[in-house]
Amino acid sequence: MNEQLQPLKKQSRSGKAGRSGTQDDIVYAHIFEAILEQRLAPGTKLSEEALGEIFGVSRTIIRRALSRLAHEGVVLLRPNRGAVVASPSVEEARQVFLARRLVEKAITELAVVHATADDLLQLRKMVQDERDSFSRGDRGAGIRLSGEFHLKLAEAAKNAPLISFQRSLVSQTSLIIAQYESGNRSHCSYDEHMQLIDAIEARDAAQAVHLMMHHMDHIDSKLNLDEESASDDLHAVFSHLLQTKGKSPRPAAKL
Amino acid sequence: MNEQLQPLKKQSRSGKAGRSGTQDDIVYAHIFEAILEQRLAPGTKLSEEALGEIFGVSRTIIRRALSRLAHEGVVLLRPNRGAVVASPSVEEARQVFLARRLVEKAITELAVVHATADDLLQLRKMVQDERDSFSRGDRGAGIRLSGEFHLKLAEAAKNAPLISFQRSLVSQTSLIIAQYESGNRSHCSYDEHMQLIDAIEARDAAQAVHLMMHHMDHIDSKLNLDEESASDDLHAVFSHLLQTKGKSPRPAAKL
DNA sequence: GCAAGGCGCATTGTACACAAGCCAGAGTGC
DNA sequence: GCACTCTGGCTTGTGTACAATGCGCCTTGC
Repeated sequence: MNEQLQPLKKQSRSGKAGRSGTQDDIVYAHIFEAILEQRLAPGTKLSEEALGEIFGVSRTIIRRALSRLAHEGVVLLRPNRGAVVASPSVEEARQVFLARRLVEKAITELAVVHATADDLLQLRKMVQDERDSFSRGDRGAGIRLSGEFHLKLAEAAKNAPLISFQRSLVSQTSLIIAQYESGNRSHCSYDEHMQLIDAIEARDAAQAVHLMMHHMDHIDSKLNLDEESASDDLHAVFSHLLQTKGKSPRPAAKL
Repeated sequence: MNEQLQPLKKQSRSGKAGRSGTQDDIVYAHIFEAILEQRLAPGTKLSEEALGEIFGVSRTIIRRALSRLAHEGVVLLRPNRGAVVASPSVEEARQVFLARRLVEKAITELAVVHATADDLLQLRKMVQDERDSFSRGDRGAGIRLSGEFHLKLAEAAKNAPLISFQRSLVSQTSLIIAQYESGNRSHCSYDEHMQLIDAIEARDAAQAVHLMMHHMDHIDSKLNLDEESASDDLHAVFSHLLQTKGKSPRPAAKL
């Protein structure tokens, strides 16, 4: 109960996923990271008071951070009933991926035109970081950095509305990956990211888009969206019991 | 100072642009509408306390509404310095329009596949309303309804992320139109909207997309994005003075 | 007369106290 | 024994007080 973070002033400046300095940015970043790293499972209730104690700030700050997370779709805000970590359904996941395809295609085309040398340099650096995370076996950081790569790519496209949309899509994608990714953890391969940068640097739009679409295919295929791992639709979960009554319930179904 | 609205409980349910019932929705809708109808000019300061008095609510509610408006890009939130009505630059306007083209294309293609009979019915009804507003000469309502048409179209496309992005884009577009539209006020012609619905109903994707792109061209061409009507770049504003010094300043330049 | 510095006011940022709304559990009636 | 109701506690929603920050005006020196 009494475990509380440090005074929390500018603790995460340039640390972890933190933005600049204000308190809600810090809270936002920490919660977001916890969700990505699955320390907060989908469906988990996010009590305002509890979070306030943990971070050593008042509910006002927490509330703003939650509102922001809700805007990006990684948290569900239910009026009068508090916030929970979003648990996107298969249908929602499909919609996010469809939207991402559209946006990534546009971003790639724009990046080929507008990316500066500095953009490309930063992109390469991010892929390095990503590779390092995976070799360290830090899955959460890997997912996050992979997302930040795509976000940085959007920035290279130099279109503010697309950047903000991409931010939301990447957040949701990360959550979906964390929730649905099947066993093999070799996702979002940094090789593909590197090739993509090469194509952009060569200003080869067709090739870049081709690579990006291929990349999206890979991400898609790594998820098992066909069979939901855990559903809140009781009928769906127990559908196998409805016909052959005799079957015994699964012994260790992790709900 | 003392002019205040009615108790404001559920006053705008089904009225004007109001959503369901909560207070911040009402405040949000009213401010948004005021911006669209240019009763609030770009750059106007939106004081929390003043708005609170006007709407008869505390700053808490106002703050949420402003935050939401800021998320949609029609209000600019400057830390420690309050909120102002956004005044998109020409460059920002171009970016919004570019993004909209991309999204409208995708939405149209999806709507051709997914629009239900009921969707089409509602769309037709909205075009009717739009036409009525214009014949009444209600410019603000016209812009708003025209935007709502495009938003409804996004809903017909059945993709949640795209809907939310479209909402933001439409809001910003409306603001841009209000700010930049040149004299002739025959914008966003409902004829084009009607034809678009026909093409969608006929499930003719190519034709629908063609019409939509044409529609976007029309909107673009009605704006004079080349010469900014009012700029905050002093060098740009007074560039004509920099060469021929003798010129006298304009007598009644409204800054 | 003009520029720089300091002070006071106004406005936003944060925390907290109170009100309102859900949810769970105990109790009761059928 | 089951279901329904009522109540108590807990969580969120809202208003408000206080702190901090930024801005404009005034003074003062040159």
